[in-house]
Amino acid sequence: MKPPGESGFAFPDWAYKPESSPGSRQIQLWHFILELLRKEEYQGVIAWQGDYGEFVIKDPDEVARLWGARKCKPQMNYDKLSRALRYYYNKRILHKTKGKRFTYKFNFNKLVLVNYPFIDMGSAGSGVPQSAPPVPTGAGTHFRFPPSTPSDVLSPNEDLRSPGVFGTVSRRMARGSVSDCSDGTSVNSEIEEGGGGGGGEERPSGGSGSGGGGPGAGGFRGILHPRLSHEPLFRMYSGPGNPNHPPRAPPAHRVVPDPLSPFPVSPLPGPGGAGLLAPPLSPALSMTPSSHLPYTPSPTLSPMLGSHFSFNPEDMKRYLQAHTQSVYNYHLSPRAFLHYPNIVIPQPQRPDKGLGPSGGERGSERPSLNSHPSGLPHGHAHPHGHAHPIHHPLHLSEESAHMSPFKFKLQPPPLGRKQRENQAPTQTQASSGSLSSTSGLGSSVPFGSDLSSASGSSSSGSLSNAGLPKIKVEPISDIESEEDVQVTDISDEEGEDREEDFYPPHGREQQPNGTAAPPAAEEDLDEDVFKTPAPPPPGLPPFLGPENRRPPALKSEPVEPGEPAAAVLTPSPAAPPKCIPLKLRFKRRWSEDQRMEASTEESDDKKVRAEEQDGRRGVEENGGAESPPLAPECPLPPTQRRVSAELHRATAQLSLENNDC
DNA sequence: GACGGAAAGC
DNA sequence: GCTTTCCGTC
Repeated sequence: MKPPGESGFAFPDWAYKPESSPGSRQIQLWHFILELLRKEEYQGVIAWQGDYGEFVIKDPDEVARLWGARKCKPQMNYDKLSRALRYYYNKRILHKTKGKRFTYKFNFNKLVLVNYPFIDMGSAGSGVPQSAPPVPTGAGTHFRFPPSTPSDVLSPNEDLRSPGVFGTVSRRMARGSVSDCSDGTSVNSEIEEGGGGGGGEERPSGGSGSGGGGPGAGGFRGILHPRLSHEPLFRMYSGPGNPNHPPRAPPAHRVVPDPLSPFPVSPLPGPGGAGLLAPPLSPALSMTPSSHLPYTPSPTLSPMLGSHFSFNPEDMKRYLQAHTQSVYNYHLSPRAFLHYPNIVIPQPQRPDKGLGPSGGERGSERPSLNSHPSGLPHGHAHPHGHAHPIHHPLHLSEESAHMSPFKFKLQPPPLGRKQRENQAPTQTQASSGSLSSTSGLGSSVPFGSDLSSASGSSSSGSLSNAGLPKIKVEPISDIESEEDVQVTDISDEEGEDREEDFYPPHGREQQPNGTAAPPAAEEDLDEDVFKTPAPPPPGLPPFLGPENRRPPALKSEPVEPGEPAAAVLTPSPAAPPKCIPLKLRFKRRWSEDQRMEASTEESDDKKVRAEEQDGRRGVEENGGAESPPLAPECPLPPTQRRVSAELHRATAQLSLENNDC
């Protein structure tokens, strides 16, 4: 038995809420496992060990017995229990730690991190068992499981941010709502007896001060306790008494109060302080995230993935930087950068040496990135219930000049009509910046504030001013969709190597043959890529308006000729003042395209340039409202494809323009 | 021990 | 839908 405060599992009680288990009114095994894991009295039976989320069943028979008791299955044994656990593999709730007997690993990346990005991993890294899941902090955060698994643990109506929920659940737990056997041997009884049930629940927490929490205090294991600081909270975890989980760093080292940070404390890794922040934060990932990754994979929403991360502003910067640097986030294969050497990748300022794999892999420029120091305003709920730090409006006005566009998806310019280069000047209206015009229209801007800065950033401006190849920059898929992916793929994807789950889909888009294919042209043909940008809301820098972040309605569809696009496309302020009959416009465009087609002998390099130019012009023309949906699946001859794309774009554009008439 | 198919129970 | 039970395989 561990000393008080040594164990503990900072999961919200609703995580164990049996009635929330989808398809089952009884507690699910993984819930039960979590229960055991968070009860220090069962440390001898099952305990966190190893990587994050990894636990070892020290006494399989006992665990099976407990489980059997809970489920009133006296015949339960480890073999059966393990079978049940194995079913979690496909659900990605659990992984098996190969080579370690009775050792499994929770996929908290799926369960928690992805959906709960505001976790002070620094705290976790110091005092918490390495294997223990990260502890969400901050009232404004939400902590939930993906739908496919514990998903329904919390109904959509139950706001995790609401303490009341936890309190309610906690009380339920305390009442022993978990279905139980009546023989008194119920594990539930055992657990609750030691847990919140009889009121003795918090006894182990010792210094956590949870005793004053009342019925609801246990909801978040003290997290929600207003008077509970991080320090004691994390001391709940392993202490000196837990040989398995030595603190990663002395508290004095890790605790760095940052007035600008929503988090009371943050770990500030010294230069090269891998020891402090290095712990692979994804429980589902191996502890050596970077060793085999040439690039920092886009961790969807998890800033922790394979990197040193905390919500310390500095760390956040690095995280964002990683995003920025990630070719995957640009939906570009690494080779794309060879094709677009002039791509300016905004980079956050970093002390000196790169952190993590995402660091210096690419030789792109690194304009300074000055993300908001606070970086993570908590309490700011995403319109859809997500509390995304960088979406905080606070940043909008504050960081205008040096912000960097995070989570941009760089797209190659639309296949273009080079002949329009000459026309561009005449048709192009003054635009505050190509980037802003494009990305400002962007739909979802996960890191909105940063994007806003990006629009006005010198890098973007220089880009357009210098006449460098214009890269269409779009925010990558919105958070929601990413979460959806997280949710949906949880049971669908292959289970061989779970770690690949954390590689963004784009990671698989690399050209297998090593060809330096025009990245986005082939890769980003899905509709996601072509989102109809919305004009920046008045008074707001582009990217900033929440409405710009995720306008599903703005997602542009291929527009049929003559089809009004008003519903899809937002009239651009830059739209030609003069209304030309749609028919005529089409005719003109067609002629242009025909001429263009005639000159297909150009080198790819030249083509790209022309298209970029064209793309810029087009963006300016319609306010970046439309991009030609490039033929995705069926490859056409270059010429044909280009023409087709052009037609598409012209169609959309003309439709849009005509709409104004 | 671990895995996973199959069938059945709840 | 999730788990239990059984079982063959590695």
